[in-house]
Amino acid sequence: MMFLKFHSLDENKQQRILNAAIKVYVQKGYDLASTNEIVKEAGISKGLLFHYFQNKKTLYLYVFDYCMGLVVTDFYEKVDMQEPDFFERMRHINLVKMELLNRYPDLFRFLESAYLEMSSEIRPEFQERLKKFSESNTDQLFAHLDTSKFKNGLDIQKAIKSVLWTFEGFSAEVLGRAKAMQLDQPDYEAAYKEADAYIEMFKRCFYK
Amino acid sequence: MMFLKFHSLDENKQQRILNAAIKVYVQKGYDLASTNEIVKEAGISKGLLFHYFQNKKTLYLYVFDYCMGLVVTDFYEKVDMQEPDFFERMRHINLVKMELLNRYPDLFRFLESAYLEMSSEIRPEFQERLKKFSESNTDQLFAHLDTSKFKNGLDIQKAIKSVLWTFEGFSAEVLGRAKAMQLDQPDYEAAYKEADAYIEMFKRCFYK
Amino acid sequence: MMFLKFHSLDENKQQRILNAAIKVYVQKGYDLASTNEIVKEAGISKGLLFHYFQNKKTLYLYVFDYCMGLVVTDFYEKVDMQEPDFFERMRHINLVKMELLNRYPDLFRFLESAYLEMSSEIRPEFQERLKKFSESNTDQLFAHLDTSKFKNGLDIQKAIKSVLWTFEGFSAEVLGRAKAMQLDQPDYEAAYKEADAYIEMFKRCFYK
Amino acid sequence: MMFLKFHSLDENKQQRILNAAIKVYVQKGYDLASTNEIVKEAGISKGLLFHYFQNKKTLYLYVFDYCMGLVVTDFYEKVDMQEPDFFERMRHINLVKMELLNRYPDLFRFLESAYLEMSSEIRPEFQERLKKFSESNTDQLFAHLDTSKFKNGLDIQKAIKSVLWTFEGFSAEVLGRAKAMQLDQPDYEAAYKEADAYIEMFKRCFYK
DNA sequence: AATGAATGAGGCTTCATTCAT
DNA sequence: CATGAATGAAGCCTCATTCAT
Repeated sequence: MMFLKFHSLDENKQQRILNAAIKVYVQKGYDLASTNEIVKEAGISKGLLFHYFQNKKTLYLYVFDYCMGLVVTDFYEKVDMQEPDFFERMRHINLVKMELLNRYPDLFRFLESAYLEMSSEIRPEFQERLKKFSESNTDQLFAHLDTSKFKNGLDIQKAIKSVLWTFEGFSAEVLGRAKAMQLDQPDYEAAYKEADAYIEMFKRCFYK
Repeated sequence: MMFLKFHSLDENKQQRILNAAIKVYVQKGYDLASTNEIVKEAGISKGLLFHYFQNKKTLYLYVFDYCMGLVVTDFYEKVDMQEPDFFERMRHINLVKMELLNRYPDLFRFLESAYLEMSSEIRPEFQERLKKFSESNTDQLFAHLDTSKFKNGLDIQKAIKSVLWTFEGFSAEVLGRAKAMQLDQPDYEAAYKEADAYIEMFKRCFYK
Repeated sequence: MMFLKFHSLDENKQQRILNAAIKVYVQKGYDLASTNEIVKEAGISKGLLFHYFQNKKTLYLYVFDYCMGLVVTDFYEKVDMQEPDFFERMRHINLVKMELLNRYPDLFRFLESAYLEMSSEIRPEFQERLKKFSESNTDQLFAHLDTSKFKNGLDIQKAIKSVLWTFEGFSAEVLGRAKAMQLDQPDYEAAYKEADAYIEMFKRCFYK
Repeated sequence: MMFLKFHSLDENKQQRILNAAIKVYVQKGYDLASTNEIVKEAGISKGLLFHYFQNKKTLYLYVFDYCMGLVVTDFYEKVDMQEPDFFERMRHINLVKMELLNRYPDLFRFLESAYLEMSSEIRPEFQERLKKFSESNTDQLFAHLDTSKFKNGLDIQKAIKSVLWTFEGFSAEVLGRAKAMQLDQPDYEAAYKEADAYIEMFKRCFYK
């Protein structure tokens, strides 16, 4: 479609451009990320960037799709969708997440920052992509569960949401603590253990 | 201190300026919010804005403090800090929140957007304010609870955090649904009832 | 004429305004001196300044005339115009200068800075004043000299000019040295002695 | 280093930009010289100026170095440093100066105005350059002189300084007279002759 | 007389984007 | 393909000056 030109480019240079864009977007956010800085970081000329990408927005969205693609592919490959027990699956998802965070720290950082991106220039087009993704996400990720173990009369949708939101909050807390301690990355090992404690708690409380 | 000039201004005009700033900041986020747009919206000259506020950052922080001040004052006035039962207190907090959301929809929207503000220009000074606030917030809001009703052996800190994160997530969901349905405001009545269902669930599961 | 309003003002306040203006003009130079800073320093309102002085330029020129007036009056009062010997008169002038520098350090600093003022807004009107003054200055200051002691055939105008320029250069050197050593004021005592050495040299060389 | 971009530019356009900057800086001084005026004069866009020069200050300093470079190179190439007689060397220096003034009238005007530049934004970085230059200047220019011809017991440092200050003053006088007569340039021929008369006077008085 | 709110032009600088080479 | 010179709108902010009170 639109990015044929870019894809037919020397793979090495493709990477340089993508990494440069990721780095700068993560550091500055969409608005303050200047194409100047990106091309300098990538070691290419100003003109070339706009030869491959119509404009700044297109580049951002492309980078987003690229990161999402990589991460999601890996993610779904690794998550065991056969596991019928919700908490076991949750535990597994946490594990895979940690692995991916370790493996693609930059991509994740970018996706994370993209998720918080406020720029009104990017938001509309962006929200769409996120919604489409997160729908399939939650639905697929937690389909075909064995709900029989939950306490009788419990609203299982609500219970699951609580757990998911708890882990969202917990992730933010972990990242926040790491930032507060000036660490480049959180201690994922420890985080995983703490996450497990939450799982055990929920299991004890939500299951019969 | 510094804002005497502004405070001694015609109350009507103060409001016009604050509302204009809130509106533009919410719409665009800090970086993209242009002072040009703010003054146009407020119907004042460029110079006047900087007569009252040293610079864009100062204005933002002032608006934040203003909103926070109003909301927080009202909030703590209304929350019953004597209630020893965690879930009753939570329920009460939810109620008060809904009332405030109804009363100050714009201020809340601003505070919410401020909470997500990534701009590196604003973050440092901002984080400080947030930390100071959120410390007193969570600490005071949930001090002197009767923890004896929780299941034995439960990590009460974790339990409370789960509940808080759940309501954070739930709030976001409610706002998101409203936005998706193009409503100007969520149906707070309904939301309050749904929140209550979450509380009942947690009560049943976390209490003895 | 124009400054009647100002002159009929409480003497104390007049001084406050003048001193404030002098201070700020010396610190910043004409262009960067902001009327804001001046009124703050003087403790008066913005409007009042422009009530008394049409505009910034008028104020500057008024301050200049004020300083020049004070200094010049004192200067001519003290210089002994009867002394017929050029070098004795020169020596005396140096002495009086030092006294005045000690007495009116701020006024002098202002006059000095005014002399170097480049601002194209001020220059034209200013140059005029300077020329008018320096003509009468040099002429009057060195009228009625006993020129018979100079070496025969010497161009006395040139000789005198050399001496004057030498002392101009020497003054600049003294000020420069003081600034380089971070002193607030030069050591006028020492400077006077060194100036005397120059006089002796010239006397020996230019006189018969 | 930093100005490669500018140097690799069409020589013609380089000149247009430099001349425009020189012209405006001379006319207005640093602070009042507006980049707007410079680009209009140079016939380029606002953006381009900042494409080549980080900011206004950098441009000024570049222009200064450019002028200084040109003038100084030419100057030292032409001054005969072998001449052991102080006054002969002085005479030669005057001659070379006049030639340069004729050849680079604008550059000189700029350097002269730069020397008086008071702007606190420019001064610090600037003083450094001047000191470095003037040290080598006076020292080198008057090294290896035959001092045996001076009158016995004369403080030769003082004598030389007098002569230098005299010529500083004389230069200012010449420029001032030209400006007063609305000439674009002084009559250098006449000035050179008058300078010679000063030299003869000093020679007669300071030498044995 | 005195205040200080209000103005708006103008200052420097950044930046996405285009285009001739 | 690739470059980087060139553009000009837009951003934040300052400042002398005016004017209603």
